[in-house]
Amino acid sequence: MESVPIRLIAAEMIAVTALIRKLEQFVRLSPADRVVLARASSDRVRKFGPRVDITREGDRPRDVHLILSGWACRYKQLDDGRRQVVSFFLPGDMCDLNVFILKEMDHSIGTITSVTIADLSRDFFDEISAGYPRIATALWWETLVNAAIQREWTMNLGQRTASERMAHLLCEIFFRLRLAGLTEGLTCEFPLTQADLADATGLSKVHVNRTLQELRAADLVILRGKVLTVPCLERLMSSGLFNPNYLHMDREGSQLDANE
Amino acid sequence: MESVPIRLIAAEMIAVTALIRKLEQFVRLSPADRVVLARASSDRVRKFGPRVDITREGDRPRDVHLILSGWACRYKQLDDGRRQVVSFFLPGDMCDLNVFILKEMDHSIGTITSVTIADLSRDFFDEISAGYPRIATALWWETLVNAAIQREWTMNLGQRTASERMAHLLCEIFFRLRLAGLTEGLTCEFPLTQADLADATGLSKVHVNRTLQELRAADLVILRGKVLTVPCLERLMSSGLFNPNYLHMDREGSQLDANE
DNA sequence: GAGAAAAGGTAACATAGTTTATTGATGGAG
DNA sequence: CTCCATCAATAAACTATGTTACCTTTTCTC
Repeated sequence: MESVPIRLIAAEMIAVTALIRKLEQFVRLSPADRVVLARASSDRVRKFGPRVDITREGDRPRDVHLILSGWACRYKQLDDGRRQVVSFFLPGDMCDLNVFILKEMDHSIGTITSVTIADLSRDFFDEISAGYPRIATALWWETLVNAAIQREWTMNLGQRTASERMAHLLCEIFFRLRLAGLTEGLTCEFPLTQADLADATGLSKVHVNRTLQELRAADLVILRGKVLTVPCLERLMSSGLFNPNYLHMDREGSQLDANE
Repeated sequence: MESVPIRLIAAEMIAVTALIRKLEQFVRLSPADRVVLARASSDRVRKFGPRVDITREGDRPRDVHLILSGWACRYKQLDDGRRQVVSFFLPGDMCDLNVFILKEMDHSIGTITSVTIADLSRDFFDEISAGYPRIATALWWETLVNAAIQREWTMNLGQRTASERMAHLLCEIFFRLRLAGLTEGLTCEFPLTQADLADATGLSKVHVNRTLQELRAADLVILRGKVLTVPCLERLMSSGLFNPNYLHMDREGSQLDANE
């Protein structure tokens, strides 16, 4: 087992862990695979404050961003100010693979909390597809899961009522955080404001507030400060008509395991 | 310029054309590229009647489906019957690349009209990534555009009013059909029922009807039988707050052109 | 630790969109 | 050609959610 490069400081170690942990949900990575991921994630690192844009609609996409720590979101905005958060980025998440083949971003990426990202270059992906098939597969899996999440959001906005929708979103975030190793029992950090939730669910701030009161009253969530507790995940899931199948958290057959 | 394999009958020729035409929006394909695509599309062809499922949620995904002719859609359904169409498949469209690495479908695919599809195998994609870099790039482009479309739908459902939403959807379909060479001037075939539109926009059938009346009254669309005419695309676009940037219909720099 | 700013909470009222029901048009199957 | 099913159109009553406005609590900053 090789050691990871020394320039990885403690916080980023944990961060890479989120990615690796998530990918290993799907394929078993070899020590060499992990080293390549750790190296790529420690190479070009940038830090951002909270509530700041990382990229704006119209920019030319240059690199793939990997979130090492903090929360961010993709959003789109209409001229009159209406804003929709179309996805959240949690630690270990990556924006679209290969975005750099497009000319222009069709959305913006903004931070919620302070965020550390690693920029992954075209070369990195060439290297991966040439010599690290397990990572390549895992990245495809990530891409497919992201597409599935986006479809589920379409479903969420189109068919679920306000409280179902909110419960569903909370479930999804909780599951994703857990996958990345960022929950403790029934609790996780939760830095989203009610305004963020409004932009993500397509509801007004007032109605988000009402809806959260409802969920609280039904003992489905405890949400105070920046901490979320889910007293009974099962109940929250059923109230949000949440079926985790779209997260595809099931490891493939053994043919994908590292065998060294 | 080689000739395409003889087993391609006329209708499928046109169908492959939709794919090639679309991909060439982004990269210039060589004659050899076109032959490979034509071969793959004529290999394992299946036909379906209208209003029939091609795959169901829970099935194991086996191949990538390419729509040769007809319209289909992806949809998800809740236990109580609420149904959301999360995307439409038009001729030349493909379902997710590499789906076969997942264990289970998280959504269903159903036909709207009669549909002809080609099943593309794992081997085909291996062949492409090994020897046809321009096709590989074009397929990545398709993947990214599909993701962008799904995000735009999220925006559509979350922020746009009923009539904006409807106008936006009609614009999108018109643009996509035009890209595939399936429009004639301001007109195209349009086999969707109002119930389909309801499932896609997250509105009730009644409200879809009202909304279409509104658009008709404002002379934004002429929709009769199974034919859509857009008297003035500009006006429909602005009424739907439609910005085609997310379709990324701009060809990359010349480094991606075929140079033979 | 005071003051300002951001976030959370609540109420009254307005409305976009739903539900249910009925009727009329269209089109495919025999 | 006609029957039956699907699709479109419209109306009336209802409701989930939005808007505006204001107040309280928490958090950040100096």
